[in-house]
Amino acid sequence: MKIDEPFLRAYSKELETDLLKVRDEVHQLAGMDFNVDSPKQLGDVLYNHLKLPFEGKKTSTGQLSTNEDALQALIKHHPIAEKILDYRELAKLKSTYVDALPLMINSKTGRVHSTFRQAVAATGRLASDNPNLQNIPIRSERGQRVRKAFVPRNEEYVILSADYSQIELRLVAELSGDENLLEAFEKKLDIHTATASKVYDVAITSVTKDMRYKAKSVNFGIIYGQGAFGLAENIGVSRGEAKEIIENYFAQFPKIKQYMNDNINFARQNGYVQTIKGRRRYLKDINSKNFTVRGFAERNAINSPVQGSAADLIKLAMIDIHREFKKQNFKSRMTLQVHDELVFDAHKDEVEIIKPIIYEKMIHAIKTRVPLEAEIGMGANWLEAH
DNA sequence: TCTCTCACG
DNA sequence: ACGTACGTGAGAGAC
Repeated sequence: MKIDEPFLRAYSKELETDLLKVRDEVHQLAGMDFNVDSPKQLGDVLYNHLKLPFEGKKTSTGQLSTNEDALQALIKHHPIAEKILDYRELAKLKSTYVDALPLMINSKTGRVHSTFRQAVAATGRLASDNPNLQNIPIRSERGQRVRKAFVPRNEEYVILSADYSQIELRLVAELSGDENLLEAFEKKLDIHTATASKVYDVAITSVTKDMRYKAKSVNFGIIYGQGAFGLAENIGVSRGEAKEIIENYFAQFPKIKQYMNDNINFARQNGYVQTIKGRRRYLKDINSKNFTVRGFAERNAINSPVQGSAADLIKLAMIDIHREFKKQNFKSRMTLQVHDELVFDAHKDEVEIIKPIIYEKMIHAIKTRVPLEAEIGMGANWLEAH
């Protein structure tokens, strides 16, 4: 990937100024100087020096956590919490991306060359390292400015990005065969609204924002094998309400429940689960007598076939796209894969030719009953291509 | 080298 | 009473 180095160097200076200012404000509010980058020192300042109430969870080693959840809980008690969150965002962006990426530009090619590792992730996903280009910021406004630094090779090219829509949930529909979920995708409904309509037993048009928000969380949680405790935590409702939501969900989508149980039972019998293309993940703890250990294995039994099948799908699409690009001798290149997204350094003259090729190869990589969908965008950088 | 935290899907 | 949503990689601090 070509990186706009001057752009990042300028951004770094800006972040440096902001960082010094925010660090100073944190010290002022604490009434003492300390290393804000040290979770240990920070915990000491917050919970011993300032005596703020600790509501977070302790870390695995018993240290008082200062992570985002813990700091969020402190906002109502002390203005220092927001400042620290601000500091953390700036520090992360600067050290991990804005300062690090320019150092990794290859002097011969003028680009960064990530490695895509094929035999690391237990589910069959790819992993990217040195640098990791699968975790470039996008969610926050300051983070989006990092994405802008990912640019085409020259003026004759644009960045083209193609991503699958709701790929994991579509694969849950495919693998479970659940009629209600399949129907929602066949009708091209907004999937979270459709889920809310079923769970709350109201018309699609009567689904409120709150209902959709909660249904969205359930849809994500399902893929991970989440329980009532996790859902309650996530959407801020009682465990009773969360339990009810989940029960309604499974009543409406009975084959999803069945599919999840089938996977757990298959794992207990065979010691592994598998994806749509037969990739296995062995789960040695599936019959453990330890509740916690077994619970982890059971959630893996639910999640791995879904996450891994999505990985199978996009890999096959990548092979098909690469073959076609070779065959037609395109100048355009496939440069990144981010789990459900493919990024291209696309020649402007080829854009309209390769768009339908990419789309067709992506949605037809595997024959499925559920319709697959992909969205394609382009622009002068990776942010604009979304 | 481990721990904690946090960036992404 | 326990712990509680999956998969990664990387930077800074602590040891």
